[in-house]
Amino acid sequence: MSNPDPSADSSNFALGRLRALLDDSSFEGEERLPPERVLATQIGIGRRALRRALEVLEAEGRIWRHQGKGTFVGPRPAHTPTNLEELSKRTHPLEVMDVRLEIEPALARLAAMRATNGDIERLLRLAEKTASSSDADGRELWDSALHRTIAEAAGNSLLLAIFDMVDRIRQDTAWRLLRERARSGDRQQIYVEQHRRVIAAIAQREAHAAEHAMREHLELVREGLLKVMTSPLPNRMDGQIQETPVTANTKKEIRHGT
Amino acid sequence: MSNPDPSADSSNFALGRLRALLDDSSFEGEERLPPERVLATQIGIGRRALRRALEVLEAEGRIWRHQGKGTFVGPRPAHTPTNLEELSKRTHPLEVMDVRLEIEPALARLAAMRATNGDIERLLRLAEKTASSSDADGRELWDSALHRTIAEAAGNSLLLAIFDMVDRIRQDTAWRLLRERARSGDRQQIYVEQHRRVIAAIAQREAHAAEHAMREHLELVREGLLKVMTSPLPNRMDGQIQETPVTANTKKEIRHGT
DNA sequence: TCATCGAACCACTTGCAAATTGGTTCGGTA
DNA sequence: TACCGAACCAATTTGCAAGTGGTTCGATGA
Repeated sequence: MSNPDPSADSSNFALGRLRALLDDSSFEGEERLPPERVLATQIGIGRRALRRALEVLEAEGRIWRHQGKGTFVGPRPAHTPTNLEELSKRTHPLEVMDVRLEIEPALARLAAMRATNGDIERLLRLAEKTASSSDADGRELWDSALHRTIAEAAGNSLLLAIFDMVDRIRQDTAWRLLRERARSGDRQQIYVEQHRRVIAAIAQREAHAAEHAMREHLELVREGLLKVMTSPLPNRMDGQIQETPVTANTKKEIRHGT
Repeated sequence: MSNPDPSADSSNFALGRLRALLDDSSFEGEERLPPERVLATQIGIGRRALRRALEVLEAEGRIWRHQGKGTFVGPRPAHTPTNLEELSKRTHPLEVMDVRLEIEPALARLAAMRATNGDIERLLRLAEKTASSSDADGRELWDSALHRTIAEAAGNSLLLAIFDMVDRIRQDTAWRLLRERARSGDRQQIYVEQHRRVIAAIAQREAHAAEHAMREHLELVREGLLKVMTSPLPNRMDGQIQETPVTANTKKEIRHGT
């Protein structure tokens, strides 16, 4: 499995040396390898040669490295990104929409069941504001506030936290252009009407209708996003988005159970 | 609303001084007030007197303070807890179950549609392990791994991140006792059978069946949790949990457009 | 000509100490 | 009794140094 071409090793004996080290019990329990500079002098080769060998081992999945941290034996840990920047970098806009399609209809249903009268008043006021707002930025703000208020009205703090997390990713700068184009033109009127329907259903405590209306709304938003993304203009963005996830993944593969 | 007893202000003129400062345009755009020590000397009073005045203003909601950060004008920001500790502290176990009931059936459905053959193999292996495990800790581990593998198989990194977030809160130490009691006894066999059904549906690409089976499973888990929580023993936990959730919601208010 | 090396620099991460800030206690003073 | 000043505590932020992998460059030598 590991070495179909032994000549590769013989030409570069650092690799063989390292394989021996890894197989050796000396690094059995050790997770972390010495720094490259140290390891290089220990083996008696240059750092560059050592790094070439390490690249092979990393590609094989026997070690993993991270700038600033070190080199470690074993498969790369699962690494669920916990900070938002990383998450938004490696999350595709469509993924976000899929998640919204799972979460927000449920939020609307819960809101219909548990919203307070104060919540409903706020929703009604927000709906007016959203409709009357003229510029794109204004719409964006009011729209965001509206969806968040529904999330609050659902009365589950954990779901609210999840909504906020998704929303912060959605608002990430990388997709601002996309969103702008997605909500351009006559769609805006439809969105307003759909919002109205969702809020009316919540106000009348019709849980199922609220869920359905919200899903319908988000499906339209998703469709608009899809249309914009496949259109010719924003190629630059396409590249930007589909490039970034690769950087860390040239070697990649999720390394969970394997 | 603010000042039913004017003598309070006259006896402590720092309060009036501060009110003037806040109403003054000098702090119109300013969020942050000077440090207490500076502000005290500026006004010409002692720090303790200043702090009493600040306490009043904070109670009125005109300012908010945070140790190590400073004193700020305006209502305390919404504060969606972003770190896990805080979230688990103020999240009720039933809230977590409600969220799982929203998320995981969707994950199961997506997994049925998008799981790779490798995913399915892993699931089948995990199901065996879960069934064969005898002690409670072992079951807990395998169960967790099983649910996470399903989440991975769904193929949406953002949903996976959300699942991980919820799962970490679920695993928080505070509820370990509860969970242990909840999965005691004969329920365990039913859980195993339900897991088997979910996995079978995923393996046969029956999205709807997978979603339904997962929901059924989680509803039973929820019921078990409910039964345990209403039983007499863990009263101490009840108090601890039901205190917290109020704090964040007393003022709420979104800070987007306004 | 090519591979290798050593050195220097860049980018990221960690850890720690200092500074800043609100929170609290204490004794002195009018 | 009320206030003040000082000192200390605790939480947070900031800045810096060290250590690490990632990269580039010129020198060396086969």
